[in-house]
Amino acid sequence: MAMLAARAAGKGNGIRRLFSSFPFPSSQPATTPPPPAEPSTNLFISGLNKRTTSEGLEKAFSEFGQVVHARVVTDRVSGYSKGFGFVRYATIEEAAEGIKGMDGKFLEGWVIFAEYARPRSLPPHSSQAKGSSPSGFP
DNA sequence: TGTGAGCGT
Repeated sequence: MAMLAARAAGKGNGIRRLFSSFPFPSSQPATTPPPPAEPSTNLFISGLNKRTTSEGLEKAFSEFGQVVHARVVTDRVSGYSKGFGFVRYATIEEAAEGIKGMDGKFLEGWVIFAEYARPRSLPPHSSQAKGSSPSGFP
């Protein structure tokens, strides 16, 4: 339980920024922009308990809005949870309430972090919905 | 055992 304090102090993606000010010559041109992700109805939930399931996610986040879909990412071959998941609300307002209501809170005994999910893939400039799957997953 | 800092089948 001592790790919970370190997690709470880090607060998501703030830990890796501690190394961005390292006194190095002029190697890294200050790359790695810190995009907090643009607001959307899709949320990225991290810090989940390995035993937390998709319905557990949906049940917890449904208290702050209408959850359209919730999923805990699991390994395809092992079936074990990867410790994070995604929750999609009906509206962006509900997504914001979900973040404010669940970010840094406990779920299944673990402190979780809720933030806006990044787009899964960049818009490929133009897409021909034809032939093979546009999702890239057969 | 899936104790990790993670953006998906």
